[in-house]
Amino acid sequence: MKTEPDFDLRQFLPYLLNQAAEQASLGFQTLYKSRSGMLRTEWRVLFHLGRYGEMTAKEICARGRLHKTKVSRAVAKLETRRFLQRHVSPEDKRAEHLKLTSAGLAAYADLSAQAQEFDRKLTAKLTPAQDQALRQALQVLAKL
Amino acid sequence: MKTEPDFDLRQFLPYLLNQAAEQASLGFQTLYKSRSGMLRTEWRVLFHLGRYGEMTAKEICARGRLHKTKVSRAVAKLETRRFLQRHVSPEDKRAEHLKLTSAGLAAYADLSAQAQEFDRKLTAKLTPAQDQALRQALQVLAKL
DNA sequence: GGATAATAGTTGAAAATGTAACTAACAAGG
DNA sequence: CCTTGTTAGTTACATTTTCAACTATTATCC
Repeated sequence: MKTEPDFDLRQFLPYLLNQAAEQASLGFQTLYKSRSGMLRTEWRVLFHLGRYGEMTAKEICARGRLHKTKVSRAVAKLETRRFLQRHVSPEDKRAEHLKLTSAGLAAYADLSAQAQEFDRKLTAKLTPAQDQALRQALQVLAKL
Repeated sequence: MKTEPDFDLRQFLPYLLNQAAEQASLGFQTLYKSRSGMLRTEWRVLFHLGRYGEMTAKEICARGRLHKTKVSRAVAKLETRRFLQRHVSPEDKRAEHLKLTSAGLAAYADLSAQAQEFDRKLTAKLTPAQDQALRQALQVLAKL
């Protein structure tokens, strides 16, 4: 007596997405964790600053869809490790402009190279058509 | 002076996967959380038992790629809510067969119907071809 | 100008997760 | 049988995450 006999968890999109995302993140996590001792949110912040330049915590939250407490703590850790510096904004003294130090830039250069390599390896598991369709579809789904 | 000027975080596959997965999970989470007060791991366990029938915690771990401590705690919660019952296996007294109660089956019926509806809504954002390619690609990536 | 509301970011406590050590039961080899 | 090793599941502890309250500053609007 099944109400929905044809429901398959393994075809449920949120489930599939999670499995794939977890698998992918895990693989990369071991890489950057061992290389830099950073946590996920930390390298995300690092990546944003490295790639898009100086910005405030709020901007990082918006771009990366991260909660402000997560970002706040990640920034604090990156600061104690001398990967970034804070400058109170002259226009708005509540906000702080965040900027990578040279050590931060070096870490970013290293990790982004690793990331690219990792991405290539992942992509290699897919056909070019699959890869393209995947990225398009993911972008649609991420934007809701 | 960028070492890797063409690295785009938003094209980084693990990042994309995470964004899409989080977005999708969040949407569904609000649904089942408000409807049943369950946590993610709890309804996953519920789904496995509802869909595939009686099994042990170990089997749920293997099928869902969940850590045994997570499953152990989820099972405990589902038990206190009278959604499932445990029966020590006669063949191996360490193992417990887990079985949904009628309340558990009812919750499963409700949530799986919700899940199907949610999946349809998500899928509607994609073209049929995109949807198919996405699912194929995700299955490849999840299996690594 | 001065009250009120909104915003950037921090912090503390509660909930969740991961890690590792643990108990109890089984398995295998002598 | 009895030591050694393995396995199912739980529990304790450390780390992370989330939620709510808080500070300091800016914006609104009467």
